[in-house]
Amino acid sequence: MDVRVRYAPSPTGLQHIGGIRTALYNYFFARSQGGKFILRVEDTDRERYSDESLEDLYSTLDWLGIKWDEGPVVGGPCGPYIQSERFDIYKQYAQQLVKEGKAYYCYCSAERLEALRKEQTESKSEYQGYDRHCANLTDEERAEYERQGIKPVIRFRVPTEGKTTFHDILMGDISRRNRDISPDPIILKSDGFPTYHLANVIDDHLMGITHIMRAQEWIPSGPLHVLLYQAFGWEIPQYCHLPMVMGKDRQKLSKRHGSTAVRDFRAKGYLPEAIINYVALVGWSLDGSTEFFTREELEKCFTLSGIHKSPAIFDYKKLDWFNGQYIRACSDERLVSLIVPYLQEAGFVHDPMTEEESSKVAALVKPAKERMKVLSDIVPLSAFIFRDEPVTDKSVYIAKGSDEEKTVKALSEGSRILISGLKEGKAQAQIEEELAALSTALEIKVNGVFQPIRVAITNSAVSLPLFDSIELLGLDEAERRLCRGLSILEEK
RNA sequence: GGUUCCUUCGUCUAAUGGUUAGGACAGGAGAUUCUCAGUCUCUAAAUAGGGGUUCGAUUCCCCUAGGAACUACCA
Repeated sequence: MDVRVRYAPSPTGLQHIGGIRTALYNYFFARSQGGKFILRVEDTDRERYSDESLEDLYSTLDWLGIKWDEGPVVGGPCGPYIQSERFDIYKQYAQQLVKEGKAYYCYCSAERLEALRKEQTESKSEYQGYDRHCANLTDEERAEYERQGIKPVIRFRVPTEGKTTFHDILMGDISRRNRDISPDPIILKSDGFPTYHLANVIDDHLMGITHIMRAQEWIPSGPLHVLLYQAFGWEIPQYCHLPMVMGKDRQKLSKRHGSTAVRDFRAKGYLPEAIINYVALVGWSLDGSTEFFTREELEKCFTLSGIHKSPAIFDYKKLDWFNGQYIRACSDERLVSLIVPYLQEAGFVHDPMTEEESSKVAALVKPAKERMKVLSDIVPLSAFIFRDEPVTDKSVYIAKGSDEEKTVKALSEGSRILISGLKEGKAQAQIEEELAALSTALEIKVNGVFQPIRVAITNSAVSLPLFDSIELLGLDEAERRLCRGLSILEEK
């Protein structure tokens, strides 16, 4: 049987790490099995729905390079793939269950349910949930409610006896006594829209889904879904509940742990390949030692058996490390194209760049490459080239082990060696040697000479290497800044 | 509270009856270099606890403890 899996998010928020991990696992599993990956939009909650979320879904998957075989935009034989466009299907199936006595209309008000819930929690009653008030209404009672214009919901009759078991590929058999399943959950809301449980079961069946891979938070509703499949007389798909992604505090990963929206990671300058690589490894491993995977490799080697059972904490630091690795693996050309938007946003270069700017950026990439964890790091790293905010605090110029007097000498003499050396076209190594000799003469460390020079030129104690910086700045500008640095130091 | 699931270094994980319990990130130390990075080397760090089964348990079983998820006209 051909594998058919789906990612079925609800467009009620931005795509986050947890969601995208589920998408990735489904996608990789489908590809590795030569099956189909289907995207379905579960937009049955029209109160929380937003267009922005839907756009974010498409753009995020697109950015990650995840292509769906069937779904919105691309279509497919089981469409439509947006649940709000399948309104009538759900209604029809829900009514079928009512007709067969497997579901019933309920006219209870939100107020009554609220009061019921409150009473149950206050009395610490063991019994939680709906009291099946409308389970056995007579035709007369129903007619009366209808006359009052009350819009009913449809509730699914859950057996009170027996237990329901389903098999999970990872977890094994999971069973629950039927009396512990939420009593008679709503499957069709009063606005005519289905709830998740109904729509999900119907669509998974109609779309021929063979494996349901979703987060472990769905385990508790597994038995209910099985009951629904049985009520319809449908074959139950295979279940594979994925471990949750947690924050540092071991709670479900959420905004308070930092950025979780993929869009935010993208904006900060994380590369899609780093996100894919790291996220794939949160809850899955191939062999415990391979750590670099391209999307294409994962499409081949992903296995269900490599998925871990226990929840995993999302480690931002390790993501940073992966991102740094991928940045360093970028070609200079690609890195330039990735960096330019950040420079433009900072107002450092024009859009489009002038010729001078683009040659500067091309030169910038080399020394900056190994200093970046995220693309946005390029802004502080390159600010000295495009802006000039001199350091006026003298102590910044003075290296450890040196003092003000020696620093003044180092800067004035060092500048002379440097500038004349460069003008004469001396080799970098030669100039370095002369600067080192100066430091020996002054009885300070080599950095005692380099530091004031670098601070004067790059306006920072932490910067790109000196000779790269001068090249980026131009010799004239470098000379100007050196003079100014000296005058700052000599000021009383 | 009830139900269900989970438990190897701080973190992600490997090892499914026999290993000095391996790798990676983070941490520490060192080397390199003009700072910062990067790179390289070294280092510390774990089988939650208690019972079984077995010649032998990280691995199988039970109990305890801890954690998580769910318990909506949200998904």
